[in-house]
Amino acid sequence: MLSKKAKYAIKTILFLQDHPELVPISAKAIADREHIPYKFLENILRDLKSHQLVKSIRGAEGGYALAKDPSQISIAQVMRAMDGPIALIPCISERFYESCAECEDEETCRIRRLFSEVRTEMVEILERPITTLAQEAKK
Amino acid sequence: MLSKKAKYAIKTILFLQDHPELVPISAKAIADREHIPYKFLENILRDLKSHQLVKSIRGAEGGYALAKDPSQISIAQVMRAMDGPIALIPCISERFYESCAECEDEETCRIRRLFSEVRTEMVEILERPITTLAQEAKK
DNA sequence: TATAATTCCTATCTTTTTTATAGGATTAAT
DNA sequence: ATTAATCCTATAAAAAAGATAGGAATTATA
Ligand code: FES
Ligand code: FES
Repeated sequence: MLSKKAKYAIKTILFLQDHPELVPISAKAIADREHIPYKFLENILRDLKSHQLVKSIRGAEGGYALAKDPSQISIAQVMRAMDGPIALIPCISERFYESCAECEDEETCRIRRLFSEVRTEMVEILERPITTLAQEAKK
Repeated sequence: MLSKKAKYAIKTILFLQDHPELVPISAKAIADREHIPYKFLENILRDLKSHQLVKSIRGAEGGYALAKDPSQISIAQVMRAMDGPIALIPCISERFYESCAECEDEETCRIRRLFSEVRTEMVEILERPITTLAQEAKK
């Protein structure tokens, strides 16, 4: 299951997408509107920033904005930044690969291919730009 | 990510599938061969049994065997028995539905449909009978 | 230039989940 | 009887998730 952190992060990204104003949005404003614990959100925003998903403006009247065009941002990117791999087992992850401690050999592993297929399908959907979500929701 | 418990459970199920002998297989034998902590495996087997995935024979020379034909068992069933929902968010789970505390309204939720689609694809693959895994592995 | 609003940083705490173990009661084959 | 096993309840240990605390640094603006 998605962590709360990831879900908060997604809501934050979508909130910023909805407010492409000239002025940046403060963490406080996001926390209030999306009901996210303020200090927790600060941590999330720092992670989002370090992953180049949001940018920040410091000081009074400062805040956050998307770091790139929404057409270049996907839910998968946010999930990876917060929770790590999309894949359900580490040995098939593209970006977070680790060998499976429990399995003797990847080549002969009985479940590896199955989970690889699962990952491929998940990524295909989750990599869609967030700009496609509005349409999705209206279907 | 898949929990160790679920992974151990899958290995157990596949091990039992490979040993359709007349005699049941003891937890000790499985633990030794699959390198699963014995007492942890006992718990797992109890869960697998309560979900009708394995059956047991008590007493000396007792042990475990699959509760049904392998063609009727899927990785999805094992995952659900161990870790709960396949879905990444609770509001789209068929068997473990819960409303999302963080979302105001399911109908207007921007990510619900996307994750629903993800779930559908995951389930389609993970529901395949374990008898198809051997072929998978040889591809 | 003082103030207020804000990001930034490090650290800690609390709760929940995961992983694993302990000890013994019960069952059944030999 | 003995032994090898399942079965059951409980607990412990470790890790992860979720949340909070306190304050330093930055910047607009009054
Ligand atoms: S699941 Fe990764 S090698 Fe088997
Ligand atoms: S994700 Fe479940 S209602 Fe929004």
